[in-house]
Amino acid sequence: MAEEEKSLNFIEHIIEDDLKEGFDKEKLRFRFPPEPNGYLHIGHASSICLNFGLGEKYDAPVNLRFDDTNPAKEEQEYVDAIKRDVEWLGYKWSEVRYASDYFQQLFDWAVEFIKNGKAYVDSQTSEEIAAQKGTPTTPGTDSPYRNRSVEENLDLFQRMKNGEFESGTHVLRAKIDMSSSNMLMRDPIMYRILHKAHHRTNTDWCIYPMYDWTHGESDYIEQVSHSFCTLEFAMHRELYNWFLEQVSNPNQVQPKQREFARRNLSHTIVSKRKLLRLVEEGIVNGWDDPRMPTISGLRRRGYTPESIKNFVKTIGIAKRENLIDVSLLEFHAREDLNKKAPRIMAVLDPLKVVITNYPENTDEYVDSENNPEDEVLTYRKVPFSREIYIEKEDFREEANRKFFRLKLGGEVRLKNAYIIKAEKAIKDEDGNIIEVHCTYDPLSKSGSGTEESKRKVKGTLHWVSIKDAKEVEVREYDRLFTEAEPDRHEGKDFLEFVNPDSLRVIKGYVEPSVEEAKIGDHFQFQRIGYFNVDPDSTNEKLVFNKTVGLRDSWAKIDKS
RNA sequence: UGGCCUAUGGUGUAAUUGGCAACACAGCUGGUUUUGGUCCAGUCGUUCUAGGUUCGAGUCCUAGUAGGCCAACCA
Repeated sequence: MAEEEKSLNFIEHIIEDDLKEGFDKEKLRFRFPPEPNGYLHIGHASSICLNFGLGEKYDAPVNLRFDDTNPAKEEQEYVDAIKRDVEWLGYKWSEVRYASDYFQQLFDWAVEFIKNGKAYVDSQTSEEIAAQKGTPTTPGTDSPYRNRSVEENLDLFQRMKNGEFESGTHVLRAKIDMSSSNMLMRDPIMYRILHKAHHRTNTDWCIYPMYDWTHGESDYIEQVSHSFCTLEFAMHRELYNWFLEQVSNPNQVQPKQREFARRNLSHTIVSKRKLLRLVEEGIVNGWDDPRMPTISGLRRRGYTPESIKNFVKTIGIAKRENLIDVSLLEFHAREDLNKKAPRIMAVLDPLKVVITNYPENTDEYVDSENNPEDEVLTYRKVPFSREIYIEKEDFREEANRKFFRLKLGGEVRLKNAYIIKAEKAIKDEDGNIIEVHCTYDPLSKSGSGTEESKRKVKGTLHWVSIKDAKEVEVREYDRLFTEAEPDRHEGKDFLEFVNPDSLRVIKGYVEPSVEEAKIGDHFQFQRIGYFNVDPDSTNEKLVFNKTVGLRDSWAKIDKS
């Protein structure tokens, strides 16, 4: 297999440079570090593909590490969902780790900090500490507790751990520099008291380490060589390195943090906090609602792992601001599904057609290709009959030459079946067309080899035999937000831009072969789009999600 | 009145590290087609600005400009 990819992203350049400078390839090690406080979304897919992709490229281990230092927000449900999503994308982690695995080690190191005068217990309120922190343009001031004795600090810290104090009464702070231009270096908090059960350590601890104190040390413990995170952590790097210097042994790998820009997708949001609001406020039906940009939502919508991975590969990784149009994601869904999804016929907005010269009671089946993209074509039998449904929009009483579909006096081919001619439109008392009478050419049957079957007619329509069709529920989705960047309108809440018409539930009529469909199966409804079977389906009624429509160049012509 | 980061077609990302600006998507023109799908061909650029170094600058230097991030006992 010849791989042509030669251009590297800036992260790969960093690794290549390190290798060139003598870093041992065998020591390359990565990690994907989600906080289990929500479901993974399309933005995380970039990080997952980056880290696990690097693991595959360099044959290096990649840990799945849960950053579980805040029991107030984290839950086992999220741990399970995250594992499921990473596996579904097709990646294998070396080990599952938890930051909470390191609580004891972190505590022991913190005690060393105190003994070395690198940390102290501050007994002020969070407001007081915030006030002393200064601002980005003015330096902070020292806490009155900054110079407590080692003995007092040790005693206090131990009693914090023992649960002798109320939440919020004391914190352990690193003693660094209150006048640093980097606010994070102004004596950052290492521990806070939180009397809250943790999803893994239960009530073993009532002090919990903060992110900055935990993350880099976890990387170090796991001997992660390259630790990638998003741009907003760039300022944390100085602190990451400072903490590392205090504990690290020079013979060990010194993890290197580097930052990349988060990917922003148009017409949606990629923020767990905001996604949680959509779920909690009932705007969507859960984290896996097919309108959600979560991995589980996309899966339910009908996206394949390959389509997501190809999308991520295409958008790449860099450091600049970006807004990726959601249509690119849709392109990758079509690209993958075009190869994989079997074609079937379904009518979603039915108009009855009666073929007046077709015999009343016959059982005729026509051969239909399952997928014209397959190298070896396979076929199935589809029942044809005197009364069929076509799409309402495929018939007009009158139309110009650009309209390739059925019009009075005009001919079209019924896909895989016969050429028909529209003779008469039947209307109700309000003038709505409720039925079209046609005649067919019995010699024009597809594949029969006759002269008539080879005739070229401009339009080809999909159809279903009314007596054989299966009624199904079809859920059509539109973008969840009406604005490209719903969370970037100053002074406005992103929920103001929720698209009220993002879900449309309709009835559809599908050829009988769908009876064998299983949950998750993908199909192309010919001339319409890609659909998959939703888990809400029952034995009585199948439910389909519209993943994405086919490209529709007619829609553009018709509009002009 | 600070610090850190970024700037390449409509969008996203490249450019063998100083050597003809490329790829994908979108758009537009055509062609093929029993899916107005797929596929194929063509088309679409003052590399943020101004100076400078150089035979040669997207790449290096200087000065601007624009945008993002930084003051949670969140991650």
